[in-house]
Amino acid sequence: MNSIFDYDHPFVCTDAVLLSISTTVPDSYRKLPETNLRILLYKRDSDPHKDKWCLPGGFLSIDELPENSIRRNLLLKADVDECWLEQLYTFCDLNRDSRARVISIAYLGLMNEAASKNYQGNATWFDVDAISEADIGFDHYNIIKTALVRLQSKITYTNIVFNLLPEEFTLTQLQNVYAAILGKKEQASNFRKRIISMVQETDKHTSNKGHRPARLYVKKAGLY
Amino acid sequence: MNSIFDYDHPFVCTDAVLLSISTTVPDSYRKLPETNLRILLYKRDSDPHKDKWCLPGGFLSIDELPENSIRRNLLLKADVDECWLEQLYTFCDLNRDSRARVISIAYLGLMNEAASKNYQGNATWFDVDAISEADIGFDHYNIIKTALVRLQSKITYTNIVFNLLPEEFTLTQLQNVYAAILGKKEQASNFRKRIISMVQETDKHTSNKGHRPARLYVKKAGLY
DNA sequence: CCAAAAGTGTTTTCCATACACCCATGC
DNA sequence: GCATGGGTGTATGGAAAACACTTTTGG
Repeated sequence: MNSIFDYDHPFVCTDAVLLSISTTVPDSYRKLPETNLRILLYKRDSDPHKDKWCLPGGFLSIDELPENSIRRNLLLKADVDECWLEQLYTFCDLNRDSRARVISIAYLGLMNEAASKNYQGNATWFDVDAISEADIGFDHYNIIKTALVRLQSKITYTNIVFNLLPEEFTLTQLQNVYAAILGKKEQASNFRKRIISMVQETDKHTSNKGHRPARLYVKKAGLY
Repeated sequence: MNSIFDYDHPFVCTDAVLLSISTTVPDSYRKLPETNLRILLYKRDSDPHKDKWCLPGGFLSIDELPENSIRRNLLLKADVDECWLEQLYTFCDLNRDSRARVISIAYLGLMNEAASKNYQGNATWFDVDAISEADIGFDHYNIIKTALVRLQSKITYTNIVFNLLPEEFTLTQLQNVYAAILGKKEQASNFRKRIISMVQETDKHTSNKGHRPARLYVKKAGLY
């Protein structure tokens, strides 16, 4: 007897939109580094979409959880061994992949810049403002846009920003991360009042910065 | 040469958490009907989980979009031919289905009570407050809970409530739908002030209700 | 001194909530 | 009359936004 299990069925892959913060060396000893949002992309070395930049990911094994698949691929392809992950959306268009019907369970990932190794392979970090649709393979440009919109909305009602920051950070650093994601900067005094309940102050301060030292904070324990 | 396409890979199915409003006949000519949230469930007629209530859905064909798969199954199993659908989450636990590795792309669906036919098959509407985990097959109870939480948060910042209402409705009807979903009722005067920008008044009113007629409104055009 | 960032305080505007009240209908 | 829902207005408290200002550092 024929069962549904005898028929051809779609392949399943996972893809990660892994984001972190990049800080560029300032042109004056007084200035703080510029804060930008960047994404990890992987250059394909075979067809289809050879030499295009794509999201790290791969096919989902029959006995593997998608999150584990993502972590396995991030470690393999970009030497990333720790990040925060959350399911983003499942992309299912019929012609996503010319080889076969492949649906992709996409994840949004966030990590701290410092944890990002200088991996000498096909994986590179790009400023999200710098990438253009033409250079991106498959429907991954669309996935990236979906992830950025999701991130913009999620940082307004959750704690996930802290996944982009080191353990200890200044309020200006924190505000710059918000600004990099949302594309606009609120007044510092208002930002502080709003955010202060989400952080815990320490006794430490920055130094040697050419301006007044800033107090370091850590994230306050609580729900996401 | 062996390719990834030669290996066994997970099966993919779709499941719909289709919700609508039920109104029960009041015990007094003065009262309005009670407003409850209900869900469409389907009684399985074969193993596994024979005789358990499950979400309508089915396996995703190789050339089919998940949303079309949902609509096809809703029509087939419950004679539902129109509803609003949005992807909810993709459930991937390893032992969701004893027959094989099956991942499920779950959708949240909303429809107007009036469009719900009285289908005489294995599909029935249940009040969401009345269902218990023991009667639900697979991991569908978990999917339902996820859907209800999502709905609660989405009605606070989108327009999706209107998918649960007829074209024309009173503000009290609208408020009762919010109350049924959120589990608590705000003061009517405050609700009106908050909601008024989302609706467009008509010249029509209710009548024969044992109390003052209520103005009918329609949803205002705009973004979801 | 001064550029840059760190940090504080005050005012204004807006919105959610609470409260108090009147109106219209069918029986 | 009266039970029920329809509908309006005002007061209050707190958060967000706008604005103005002082402090601290390294060169």
